[in-house]
Amino acid sequence: MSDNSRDVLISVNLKVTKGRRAIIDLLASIAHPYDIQEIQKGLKLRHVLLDTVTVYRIIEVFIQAGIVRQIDFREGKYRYELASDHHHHFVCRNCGLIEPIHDVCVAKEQYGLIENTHGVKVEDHSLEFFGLCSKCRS
Amino acid sequence: MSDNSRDVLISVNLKVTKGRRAIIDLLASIAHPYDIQEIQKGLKLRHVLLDTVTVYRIIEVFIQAGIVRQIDFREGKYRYELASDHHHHFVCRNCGLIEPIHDVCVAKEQYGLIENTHGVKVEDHSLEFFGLCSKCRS
DNA sequence: GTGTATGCAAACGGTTTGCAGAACG
DNA sequence: CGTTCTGCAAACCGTTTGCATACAC
Repeated sequence: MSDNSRDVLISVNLKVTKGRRAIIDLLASIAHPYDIQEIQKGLKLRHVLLDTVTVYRIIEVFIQAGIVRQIDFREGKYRYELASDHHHHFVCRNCGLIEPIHDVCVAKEQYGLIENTHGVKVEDHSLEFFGLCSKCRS
Repeated sequence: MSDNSRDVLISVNLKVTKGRRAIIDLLASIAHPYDIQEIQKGLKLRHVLLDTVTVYRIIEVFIQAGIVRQIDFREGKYRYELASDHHHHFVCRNCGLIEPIHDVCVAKEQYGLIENTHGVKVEDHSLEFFGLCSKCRS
C-alpha cells in the first residue's frame, strides 16, 4: 500500500484504516470512474475485503473531505474518481464506453460570471458529454 | 390542454394521449426540473391521474424522441425538463435550491474539438454547477 | 381491428440505517 | 480507553418488468 494514501488521509484529518488506504490507491490507479461494485471487486483483487456498506461509507467520507468526486453517466448509479485529477468524460450511449476528455475545462471559467450574476458561491460542477463512439458510429 | 402539446407529439410521430399531453403542458410551465413524483403530483393538481409507471414510460419515450432532457443533481434520482429550452443549473448543496443558469453555453462550443480529437459523435452533454446559494453563504 | 399505451403487482438494483463488535489514535 | 470505523441484516427508494385491459389511429 502506497505512502501516498496515508499522507492524503492525514492531510484531510481522517483516520488511517486499511480500507480507506486501499480505496485511495485503487482510485489512483484507474483510467475511468468506478462504481461501488467495481471498487469492491477491485479491492478484492488486491486482497482487501470490504463490505459494500463500508465502501459506501468511505466514499461518502471522501466526498465530504473533498478528495473524491461523484459522477453521473445516466446509468442510474454513481461513479467515483479522485478529485485531484480534474477532467471530464465522453460516454457512448450505445456501448457505454467511457473516454476521459483532458482538454481545457471551459466550465470553471464561468464560475466568476455565475457568482456575480446570481449571488452564489460555486464550488464544483459536472460536465459530461454523451454520444456515439467511433465504433458505434459505423 | 394546450394545442401546443398535440402539435409537439405529432411532430415527433408519437400517439396523442391525455397523459402525454398533460406532461408536456406541465413541463412547459415549471421553473426548474421536476422528478417523477413531482410530475405525478403536478398532474394530479391538474386532475390528470397517471400511474407512476406510466409517468416513467412517457418520460422514457419523450427522452428517446428528444423532447425531454434527463438531469442529475446528485440527489440519487433524475429530474426532467423540456429539451427545447437549453440551459443549465446551479444547485445549492445545503438547501437544494435550484437556479437556472441562462448564460451562453460554453460546452457546445467544444463538440467539434472533442469529435476531432477522439473520433466520436457528440450529441448531448450535462453541465450543472454546485455550491452555496446566497442565503446559505451567510 | 391492430398495435400501442396504460394500470396494477411484483421484482430489481443501488443506497441508507441500526446495532453490535473491532480497530484507530 | 474512548471514539470512530466496520460488518451484518434489514429496510428504503427510485426504477423496471410482465401481463391483462383500454385506447389511439
